[in-house]
Amino acid sequence: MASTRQISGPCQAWPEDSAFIREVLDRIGDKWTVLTISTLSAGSLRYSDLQASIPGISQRMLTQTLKHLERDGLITRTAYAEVPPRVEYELTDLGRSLIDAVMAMVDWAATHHCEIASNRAASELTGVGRAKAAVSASAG
Amino acid sequence: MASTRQISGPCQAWPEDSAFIREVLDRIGDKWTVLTISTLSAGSLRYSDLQASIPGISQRMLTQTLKHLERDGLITRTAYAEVPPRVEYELTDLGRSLIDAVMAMVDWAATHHCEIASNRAASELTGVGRAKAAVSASAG
DNA sequence: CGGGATCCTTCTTGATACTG
DNA sequence: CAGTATCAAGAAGGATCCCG
Repeated sequence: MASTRQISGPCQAWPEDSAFIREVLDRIGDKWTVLTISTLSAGSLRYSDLQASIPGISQRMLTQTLKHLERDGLITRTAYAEVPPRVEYELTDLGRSLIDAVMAMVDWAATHHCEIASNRAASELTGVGRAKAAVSASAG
Repeated sequence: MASTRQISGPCQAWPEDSAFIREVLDRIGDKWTVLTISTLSAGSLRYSDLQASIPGISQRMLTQTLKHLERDGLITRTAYAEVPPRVEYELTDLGRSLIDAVMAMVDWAATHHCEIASNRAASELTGVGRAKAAVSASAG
């Protein structure tokens, strides 16, 4: 089962390989998509459960993220027309397949975030990659 | 030498697991970081080579991305004080280790971008994940 | 050639208020 | 409970000018 879609169309080749990298990055690179997916990896959740599980997200962003994910077929939305309205969100097979790739990234972050942190701290001292920090405050 | 750094500090546990996910996403989630890294995966390149290899990037963004990557220790910058100024950028071991994780994502994108595209197209017809109004023309 | 500084426009995001 | 609609602030990105 799962992705029984047969790739029979002309959709396998890309003119520019950088094109679909940007494509996927635009999808999962926004602030809340990855967190939403990883939160839903445990199982289906309701709107309010998601909002509680992702501290700091606003209902606007949650709704938007959910819609985008649903539109792309990464999650399903099930609304129960009960007296207390209830809507449940769940990952599709496609969505679950993304977890794998995301976890590789998460794993990398878990392994190397210390190095990055210390590298950045060292750069502050040597002034290596300093963009324009400590310059002033009248930039904008 | 490489990454002979021994993880001996207290930097392995995180208060919130969502914290460092956002951390790494903020790092590689911006528009050009991943493309820059993947471009540099072939070997060291000069500033102008990078700009040519990443169509659409401005010198502002290239410089900024390069600085951030250097600051985090993912790339190295080598300036040659020659008559025609030349600067070469190269991935560090840390940077190369990221390629692996990135490739998992790229691989996922390559495998499923067709599904996503058709799912999105189908949603347009049924009006599933429609954000706001029939924008139709400016959806992407 | 490489890049710093600045201006300006667009996109993103969060807060708020209202609806079903 | 589960959204929708609108507004304002801020960040991101691009274009341009200038310098070493």
